Amino acid sequence: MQLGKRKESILAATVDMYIRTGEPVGSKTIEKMLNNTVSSATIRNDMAELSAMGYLEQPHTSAGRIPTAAAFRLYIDHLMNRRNLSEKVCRNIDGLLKSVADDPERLIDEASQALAESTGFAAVTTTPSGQSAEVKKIEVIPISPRAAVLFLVTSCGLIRTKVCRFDQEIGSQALEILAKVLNEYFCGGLLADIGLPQVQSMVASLGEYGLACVPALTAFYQLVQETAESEVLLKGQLNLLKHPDYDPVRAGKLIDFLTRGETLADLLSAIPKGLNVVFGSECKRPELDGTSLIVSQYNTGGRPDGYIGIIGPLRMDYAAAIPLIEYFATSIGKILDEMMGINSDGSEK
Amino acid sequence: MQLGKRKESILAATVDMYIRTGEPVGSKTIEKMLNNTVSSATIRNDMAELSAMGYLEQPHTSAGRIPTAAAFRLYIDHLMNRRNLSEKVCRNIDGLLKSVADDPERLIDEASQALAESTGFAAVTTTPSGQSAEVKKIEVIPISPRAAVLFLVTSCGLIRTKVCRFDQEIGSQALEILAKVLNEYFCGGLLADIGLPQVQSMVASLGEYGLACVPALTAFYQLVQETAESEVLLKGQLNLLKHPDYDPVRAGKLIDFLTRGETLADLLSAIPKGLNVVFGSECKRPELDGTSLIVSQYNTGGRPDGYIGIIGPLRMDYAAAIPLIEYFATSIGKILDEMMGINSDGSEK
DNA sequence: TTTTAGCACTCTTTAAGCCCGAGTGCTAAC
DNA sequence: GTTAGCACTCGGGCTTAAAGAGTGCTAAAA
Repeated sequence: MQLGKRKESILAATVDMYIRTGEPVGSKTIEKMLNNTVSSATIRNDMAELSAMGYLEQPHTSAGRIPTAAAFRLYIDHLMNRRNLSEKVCRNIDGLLKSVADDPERLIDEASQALAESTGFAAVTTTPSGQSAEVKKIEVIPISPRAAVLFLVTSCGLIRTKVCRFDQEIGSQALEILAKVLNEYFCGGLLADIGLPQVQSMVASLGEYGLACVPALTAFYQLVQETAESEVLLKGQLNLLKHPDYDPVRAGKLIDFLTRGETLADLLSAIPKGLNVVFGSECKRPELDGTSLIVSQYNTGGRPDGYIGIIGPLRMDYAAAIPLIEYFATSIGKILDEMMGINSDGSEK
Repeated sequence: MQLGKRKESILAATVDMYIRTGEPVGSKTIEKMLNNTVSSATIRNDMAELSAMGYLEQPHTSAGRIPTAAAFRLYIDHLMNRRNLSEKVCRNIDGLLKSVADDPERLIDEASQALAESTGFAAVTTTPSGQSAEVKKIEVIPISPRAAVLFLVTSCGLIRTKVCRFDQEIGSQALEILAKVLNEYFCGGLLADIGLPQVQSMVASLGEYGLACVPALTAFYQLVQETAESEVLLKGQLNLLKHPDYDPVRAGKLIDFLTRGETLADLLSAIPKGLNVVFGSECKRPELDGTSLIVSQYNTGGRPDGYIGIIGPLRMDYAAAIPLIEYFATSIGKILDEMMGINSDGSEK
């Protein structure tokens, strides 16, 4: 569907202005934006056609026009001028991310926070999925006669611990054997490959200590599950409240919806690789109507892993936000890869 | 300052009703609440006097009356009827807390969440201060030729880890010695007693490994600091938005204020032991005007430790909330004590 | 055929005016 | 000291009027 040069500039100008002000845009405003190269009457005619084509709509007869979701889509895909990040911004981001480059979870956390702050919207991220990570090291550390801590490190640098209590006193010898056997069986293997049957089979391998170690094996299995689960992180929800596009009630409903992590996770999992803009109106969720999700996957080891993006009203500054998110996504990917490199062979870069 | 029986019941009824509806209360309403034992005219006279005494105020001439902060103070201290917790509620709380009784941080986290949910306000808590905790166990676990994880367990069951990177490859022997020496020096001692000088002096004690271990010692010191710091936790901020007493702008400002953890920590630190109700108007913070803080310290080992409480508008159901918070505080104290007991000698209860 | 100027028309927003009701304070009687 | 009665006050809600912004259409110009 071709629009013609002039209609395109009119549509682009309309979207630009609407993004800036949030109010219906009239023909006179556009006339000024195009430096009076065409008269408002011509623009009115074109706008009428754009309305008929489904790109613009009027809240009421005597108001200006508002871009539809279709207009935003076209704007994002073809019409807008991406504003590339300034040197300074890039350096700030690099500095921030480098400073937390030893803990994958903190990395994501800080990136999320920074994204929320710099865009003024809510940021959504997921931690690297443990699925593709390998078990790097398991330790069992006694902390009292009847309790021990299980300790797990993955190839991507994730460190997790879990307390495990025993029914009766357990000797340090049993725990040593347990650690040894667990490492022998699972080290170097994928986290995702550790299932209940594998763990259960350990009881036999532990010989005389098998029965006493059952609580530890249960805890180990739970720990693996917890570690493999990728977590959804939401930051800056409160920013949404400050936005004039959301009245408090809608913002509240939206935040409620986002806070239920599973639903958000579902939403993300349906998103293809690379950078995507998803409009709420395209999902079936009524709470998401009028909101938009700009999200990109970050890669680790050349494969798509987690997500990072922002959630806000349809009317966001896409031209600035999209390059920003892309930069975050590639930076995170790079840093995670470096971390994995360091962790696996100790060589820097 | 004596009020007399009747004025007291009138004031109590006014506060009760205002808490329930949030609207100015008129003399006829009070008449009904007192079962027509006195006429509305008499009540009007008394209310006029209560206004003169500073307990009630009128938004405008032709409206009912609203209790002042002084009235709330009197209500909380003398007038209200505490509503004790039902058996069922107690059991629910006990069940919830027991289920997370192996991790002090999760315990506080869950308690906070539950308190926020059941009151419908924001809950504020602080984790047990590591200050009074002892070092229970230190481990150093190599995870790559150039990196290791420091692992710290305290007497109150807190488990913390920190990654430490070395400039050059470090042998497992050096790490073993490091762990041994750290344990010898610090195990059983108070976390609060570990200062920079103590850690620095370790370089000498490590002999030939001293220099290589400097990054680990730095990380250890940081880890101790992080562990000793008691953290402020805020849950259910969004509940405040839903409350009709807060317009969105004020709620936003309040939440912003609360989210800056330090200021909240300052506020808490000025609170005496036991249960307290602090009115925002009593602090100098303009953001807190019209809000109230019900908070109690919980004890561990017989001494006041952290805080748990709720933040909401002046108009809260104190009669229900106060017993609830007290119950949470004593339960948390008990469970933390038990945890410390289990962790130190392995005996249950 | 396309663009532009002009104008009547539509529809929201804002302000002003008005009435209604809730609640008070006062007075006089009990 | 308590109560009934009544005039008075003041905010909330409703209606009406005016102002303003923007459109769509028509007819003329390019």
